[in-house]
Amino acid sequence: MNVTGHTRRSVSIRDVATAAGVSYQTVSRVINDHPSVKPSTRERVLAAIDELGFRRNSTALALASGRSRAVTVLTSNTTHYGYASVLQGIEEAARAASYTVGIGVLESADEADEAAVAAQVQRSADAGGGLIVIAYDPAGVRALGAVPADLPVVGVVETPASPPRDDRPWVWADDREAAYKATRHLLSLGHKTVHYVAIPSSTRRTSARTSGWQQALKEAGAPQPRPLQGSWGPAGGHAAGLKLAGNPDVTAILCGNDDLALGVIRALHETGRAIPGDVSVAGFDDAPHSAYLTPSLTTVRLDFTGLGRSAFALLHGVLEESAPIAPHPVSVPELVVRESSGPPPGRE
Amino acid sequence: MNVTGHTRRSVSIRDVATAAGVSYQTVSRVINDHPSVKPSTRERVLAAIDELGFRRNSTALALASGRSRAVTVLTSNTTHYGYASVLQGIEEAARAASYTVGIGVLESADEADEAAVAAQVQRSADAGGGLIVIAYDPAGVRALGAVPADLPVVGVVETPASPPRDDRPWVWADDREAAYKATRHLLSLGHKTVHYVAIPSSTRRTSARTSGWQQALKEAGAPQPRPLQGSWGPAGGHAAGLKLAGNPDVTAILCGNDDLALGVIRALHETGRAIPGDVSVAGFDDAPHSAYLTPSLTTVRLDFTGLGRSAFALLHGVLEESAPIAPHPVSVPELVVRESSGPPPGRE
DNA sequence: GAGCCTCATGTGACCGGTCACAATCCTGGC
DNA sequence: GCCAGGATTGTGACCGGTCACATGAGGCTC
Repeated sequence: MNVTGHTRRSVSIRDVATAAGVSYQTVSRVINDHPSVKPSTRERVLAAIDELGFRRNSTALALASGRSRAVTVLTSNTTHYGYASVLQGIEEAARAASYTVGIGVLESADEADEAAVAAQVQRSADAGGGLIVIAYDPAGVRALGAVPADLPVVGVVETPASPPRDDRPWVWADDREAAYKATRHLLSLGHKTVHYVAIPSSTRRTSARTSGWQQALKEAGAPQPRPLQGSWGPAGGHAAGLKLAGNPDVTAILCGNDDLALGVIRALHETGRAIPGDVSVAGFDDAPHSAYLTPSLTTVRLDFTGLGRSAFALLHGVLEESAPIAPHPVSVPELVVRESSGPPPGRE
Repeated sequence: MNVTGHTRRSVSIRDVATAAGVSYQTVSRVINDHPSVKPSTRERVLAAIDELGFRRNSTALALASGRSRAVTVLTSNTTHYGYASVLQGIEEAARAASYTVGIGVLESADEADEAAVAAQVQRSADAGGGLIVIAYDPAGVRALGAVPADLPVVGVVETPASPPRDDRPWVWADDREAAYKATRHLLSLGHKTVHYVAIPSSTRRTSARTSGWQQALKEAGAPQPRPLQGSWGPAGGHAAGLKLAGNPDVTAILCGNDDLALGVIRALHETGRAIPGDVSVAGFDDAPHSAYLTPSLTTVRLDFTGLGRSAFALLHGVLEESAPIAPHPVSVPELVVRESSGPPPGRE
């Protein structure tokens, strides 16, 4: 059509305006669907837009209007299943609302990320963008706390009790209920008690998963062993599994996530314990590969994607008064019983 | 003023200027480290900046200067290990260069993403931002093809032959070599041939992994079975595994990725084949859980994170003439031998 | 002390949109 | 024919930076 040459500068509304023989403001009205534009004029402007290939510059839009239609997700990890799923849910919902999503990874180790967080926060704050912080771990919690009070932010937290500020919205999955269900499942099979290998908690306090597990034990009058501290990955589970394998009384193990369970299972195998013959193992999250392990893993499914969508919806409501802020429906965690759990030895 | 009563508008360089008793341009010079500013003046301005809590507005910066220090990553999936790792590498490098990274997920199914791609592309193009497209699958390849010619973009591709445009930069991992190594490993154990369960190819042509596998077979004079078409996840591997399990001649299976291998192993288990006693299985990628499977998985490790870093470095070079465009060093894939591979039955 | 060059700083326009308000057109009612 | 008043359209300022150029202050040479 027109010379694609190297007219590097993009066409602006003033270019369109002169082409259509109107003022730039009229063009602005057309692209914003303002009611009071004469149909014939609108037609002419649209034709010019089409012909020149005009596309509204979102940077200028953000600067002038103060709204940026952007969300930044702050997270400490993008490769773990839970995190990635939440992110995916956010992206999905954001795309549907034609929002841009940016990610900022938090260096979990040091506290030097203070500056990094500030920079990330700053960037999204520039033009009225929103922020979603995945606060499942200390780094995330710290980041959430570091967000200035006047910034629109939604936290994805482990438990409603954990956010330091009660005036900002959050979403959560019912980890407590999930752990409760899984523990009850194991107890109902006849196990005297259930041991627990924990993921790192987001705070110093007892995590939601831990507390659900404890409650189930308590209600059943079962002994309450001390939870083992694991990590996020299978390596931590493996280490914890080796410790537990030394104790012949251990017949059921609940793990803070599926990767941990994988490591535990591996350790039990190495020490010659049969699953579920000698020891039952249950995981958490229902990662995609868990159904295909041998033995396939009993676990609790959490709707991370839905959680991400809720987080965005909430933020969307905060940013634009149009959509009323719907309360986040906490989806019910679903117990998925597979091969890795069964009755304890001698109770076939 | 505002409902919250706070000074919602952020401090601008003009605010700083009046506070420091200089002109806004002098402030601009200070924040840009321009040499010709009297030390005493600089001092005064910095003090004012500090006192008022000024932070440069990146939106305005982008609009005025045309540079945005932003990268958008287009990908069809964020939960699969390989994709997530590449993304992580990109983010890492981008953060180090203080770039913002945005993500856009491509709806892999329909071709209606034409518009979506255009929107994503548009957004990152607005202010001179760059684009990285992960083109490991048809959706990605299509997106890469849809990027306007004048836009700075780097493709993360399966093989150097696949990008439709030779004038744009790309990075790749040596999948061919990796498949070759894994196949040779299996052959060296004494297997007559190696079957292959493929991941979906990015193009209609033979994928790099497939071709590396074929080459190894050819060089060894081994029969070349037809590759089985899998999917990305364990389900596809399971289906393929069931098919292969029916054939007693199958003693070695190479899988397009570790998830596929997981499914294959599961299927073999279900049909009573021992691993590696009856059948050896090798995967691809070395996902974090592969070392902890039972049996642990022989696989080929690829440096996805490094690939992501390279992609960003390349793009960075294109966007800013400062850093010379270093050619992407193709890292050598590393064979990781674990328990799932061994000599064929009867050749202990 | 004039001439000139460099350093330091200020001024005005601009990036590409939006917003607030003014100006013009058009129509109906009296 | 005249005026009120809504529908259209245009003008100027502004968002918060950058860029190109002008201007004033010293320091050096002659």
